[in-house]
Amino acid sequence: MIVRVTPANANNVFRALADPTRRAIFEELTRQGEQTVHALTRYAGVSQPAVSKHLTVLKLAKLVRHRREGRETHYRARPDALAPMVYWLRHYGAFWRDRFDRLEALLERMES
Amino acid sequence: MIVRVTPANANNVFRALADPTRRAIFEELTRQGEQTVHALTRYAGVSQPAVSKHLTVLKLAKLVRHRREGRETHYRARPDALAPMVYWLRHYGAFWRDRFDRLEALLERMES
DNA sequence: AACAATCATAGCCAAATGGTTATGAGTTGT
DNA sequence: ACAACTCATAACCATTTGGCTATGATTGTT
Repeated sequence: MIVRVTPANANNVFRALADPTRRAIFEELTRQGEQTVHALTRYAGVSQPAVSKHLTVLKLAKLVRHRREGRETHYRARPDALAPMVYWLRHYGAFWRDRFDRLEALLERMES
Repeated sequence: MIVRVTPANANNVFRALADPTRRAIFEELTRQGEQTVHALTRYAGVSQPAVSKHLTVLKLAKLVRHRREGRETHYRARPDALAPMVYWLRHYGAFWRDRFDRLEALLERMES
C-alpha cells in the first residue's frame, strides 16, 4: 500500500512541468516577465487555445497568476510555487549524496 | 519558436517523476535501498507488470539501475540522475527569488 | 455602428499513458 | 524431472493528454 508523503499539490506541480511546451512557457515567463496570451502564443509555436489550456494547467499548479487588463490577459510566473518540488528533491533526491554544484545560488534572496 | 535550453534528458526525468506511482517507487528505493521487483510490487499496490513498466520509464531517465541476481532483479535509485531537474530549478525556478529554507542540506556529501 | 483583436471554452481527434491478464524465459527448490 | 518463483514482454483496454478548428464573449479601434 502506498502512503503519500508529498505535499498535496506536489502532484499538480510535477504533472504541470512534465510537458516540454508547458516548461517552455514557464521559462519564458520567468525570463521575460509578465506576458499576454498573444505573446506567449507567438513564442510557443502552438495554437492560442493550446496555450490557454497549458496556462490552465500551470494555474492549477499555482505556477502562474493571471491579471485581466482590457481584452488581454497577462500571465506571470510564480516561482515560489515550485516549493513542493524543491521539498521533494531535498527529501528523496539528494538526501544522502549529490553531485550538484553551487546550489547555494538557490539561497540567494531577491526581492519580488 | 521554442528553443530548448534544458539538458537533453531533462524531459525524461520530468516525465518519469510526473506519475505518483513512479515517484513512490523512487522514494521507496531511496529510503529502503535496493529492492527486488517483487518487493516493489508488494509496496506499490499495482500489478507486477505495471511495476516493471514503471521501472523501465525510470531506467530511461537513468533514475534507477538494475542488477540481475539469479531469478530476481534488484533495482536501486540513482539520485544524481536528478541533476537536470535541479539544474532546471536553479535556472528557472528560484533564480530571482525563493522562499525555500535550508537547502544547504542538499550540499551535504555522503559517500555512495 | 461596424470591424478587428484578444482570449476562453467547446468539441473533436490521434496518440500516449497507466493499468490489466496472459505468457514465456530463466532460476531455484524438492 | 518437475514444480514454483521471479520477472519482462505482449496484447489489450479505458482514460488522459495535447493538439486542432470553430465559436462566442468581451474589449478596443475606426
